[in-house]
Amino acid sequence: MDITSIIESLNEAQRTAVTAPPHAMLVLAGAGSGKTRVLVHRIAWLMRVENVSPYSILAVTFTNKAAREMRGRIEQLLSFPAGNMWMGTFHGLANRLLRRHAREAGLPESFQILDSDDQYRLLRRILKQLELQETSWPPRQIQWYINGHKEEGRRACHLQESYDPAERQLQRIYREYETLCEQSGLVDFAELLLRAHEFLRDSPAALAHYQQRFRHVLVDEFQDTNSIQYAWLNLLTRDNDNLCVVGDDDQSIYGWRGAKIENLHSFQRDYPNHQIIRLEQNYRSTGNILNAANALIDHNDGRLGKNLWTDSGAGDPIALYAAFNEQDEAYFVVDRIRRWIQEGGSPLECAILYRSNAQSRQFEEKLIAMGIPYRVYGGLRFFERQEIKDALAYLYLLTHRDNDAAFERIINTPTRGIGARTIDYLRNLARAQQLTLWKAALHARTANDLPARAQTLLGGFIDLINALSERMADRPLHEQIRLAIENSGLLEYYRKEKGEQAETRVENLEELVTAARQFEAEPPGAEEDLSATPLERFLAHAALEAGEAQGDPYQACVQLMSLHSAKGLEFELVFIVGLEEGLFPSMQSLEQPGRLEEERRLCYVGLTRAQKLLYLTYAESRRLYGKEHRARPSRFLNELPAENCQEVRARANVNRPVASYEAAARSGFEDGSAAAGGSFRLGQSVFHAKFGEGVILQAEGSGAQARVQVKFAESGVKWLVLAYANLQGR
DNA sequence: CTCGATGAGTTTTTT
DNA sequence: ACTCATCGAG
Repeated sequence: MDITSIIESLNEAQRTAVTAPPHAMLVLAGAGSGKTRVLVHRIAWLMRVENVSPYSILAVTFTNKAAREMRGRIEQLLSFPAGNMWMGTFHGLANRLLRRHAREAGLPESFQILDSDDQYRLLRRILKQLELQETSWPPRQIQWYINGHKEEGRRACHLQESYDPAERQLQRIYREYETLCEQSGLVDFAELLLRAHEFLRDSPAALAHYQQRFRHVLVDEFQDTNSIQYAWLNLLTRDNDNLCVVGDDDQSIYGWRGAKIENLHSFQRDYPNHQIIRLEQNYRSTGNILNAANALIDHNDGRLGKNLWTDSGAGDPIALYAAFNEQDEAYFVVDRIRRWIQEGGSPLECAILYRSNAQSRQFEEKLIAMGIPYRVYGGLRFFERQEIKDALAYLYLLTHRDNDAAFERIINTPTRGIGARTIDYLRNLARAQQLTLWKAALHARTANDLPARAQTLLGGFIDLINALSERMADRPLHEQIRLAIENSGLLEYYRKEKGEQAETRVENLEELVTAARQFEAEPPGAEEDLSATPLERFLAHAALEAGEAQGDPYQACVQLMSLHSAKGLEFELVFIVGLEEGLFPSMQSLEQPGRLEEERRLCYVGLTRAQKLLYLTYAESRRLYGKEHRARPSRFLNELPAENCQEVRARANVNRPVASYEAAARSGFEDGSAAAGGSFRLGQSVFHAKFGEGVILQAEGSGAQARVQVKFAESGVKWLVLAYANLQGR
């Protein structure tokens, strides 16, 4: 048995973790310390050396991407497919469990998954039904309320009736929502986890079975687990002490969506025999970057403690740039990227990271102007697009007529003359008689309560769905989908729509057929849920994995993304921008100390993304929500050791610089550095080719519009546009 | 149904 | 400032 390939490339700590005898283990893996590597090699070790069957292993991740990567790397290491290993996201695994035991878990065999947009729509519908104003009951907040409770394991019936009328109302909405989901066979994301937990908790036989089966449970990014996820893991492993978790408390950045950093403490309490292994050697960044990151995170309290180190040398210092405003900041960053590419750097190895997505625009504009290709992460993903969701809604309704969410979405899409009146009538009928919308429609067709025209049209819709359903039977999946988008009129509808967007929509619909074909060819995950039809499996897949944001993997693009999205990634050249109080750390986090620590961890995550070069920038003035704001530099900048940083431009110690980087560069001062004399301040002496010696009195504008007022000794006071005046500093 | 006016909200994201 | 959604008029 060749085990050298499994352990030869590992360092001491990694090897300890990989080869430890099976028992509870906590691997504290710092950024860039080979976390995934340890997980992958650990699994390989279990199989090769401990003779563990892949059947006995459960490996859990947070994203599909991470699950895919792990599976790929294991298969590569062992050179055989790890087909029957349960490996996936919490939600994916919960789905699998519930499909197998739908009945016992109290769900219909063909339950369908609601994504958060579906959930949002459903809640709005309930509000309308309860005649509540969206302004006083914002659906987003209700969504948050419901999911929050579910993530803590609380159903509506568990909530104590409150004396607070607002709270009572929320509970009522929650109850109503549960009823509706139950009726329509719908399961939202939080429900998947909650159901899976309740099912195991309440079915001793099933619990025993899975406890027996999963001799080894491994969890990635453990610091991101929420209460119900931990409870589920604990159910499965508490009797066998067989939970191995990998995580980093310093990279916990999802507290705001329910992640419980406390789970790390719960783990230590619940598995008293656990072993802790720290991975502190970093293979990613230079010494300067790591030192700064360590110093920053040291400002947080109650850490489990960890100090990253590297033996790869100090590297360049971290560069700080104080921009005049957001325009200047963007110009500076993009100009540095231009140089990087010019010197042979790859755009793919270069990332701009920001706290809020709205910040991307400035950079995009400048990148476009410079003709540098870029990619922004974080938009709508494939299965979230309107036209795709429309098509999926047809498929949902075709497989399950009681899916009210789907019914409501497509009853009049494409427009077929079934208006609000008819739909309201159906809703009332459904509510009054405890029917689903589909059943209400069947009633209405014969009841003669509707105007004749509406009745006919409604009948037409029912016939359409039924006929389509028949025609689709026994066809291959991609054929079914093609039939659905064509016969429903959806394709035609988007074809006729004008505008560029419509074109992409048609393309996307066609792409959906391709995606289905691909899904048939190589179904992701094991072929375990044979209970479901291919179409049902495809729908679950679509809900659980929203797909990539945008294609274009062929072009080497500069990467723009939020700091959150950057977690887990690395780049040679990284810019963290907008380091201002109120922006990063964000305004909302300033009040709560816990939130502020999370912001600091987010900054830590950002710093540790950089392999070689790291730039930190902030703007002294920024347009935000239509108003000009002056902000102090982020406190995080002050928390970095001076010896690891270097200001790109020495700044005037009294007066603020009035010239932007952009104007300075254009007017011939190559990088705007003080040494080159490019930083103009109020009161500074300057020289102009025609007007001679002068002193700067005032300044206004920025970027290409930046102007200064200069009092010339000979020619008097003049306003000059910096970009053209070619002023020389003195 | 489509268009333009009006008004509210505006950190971060995966499933 | 800008986006997004809803609402009323044509």
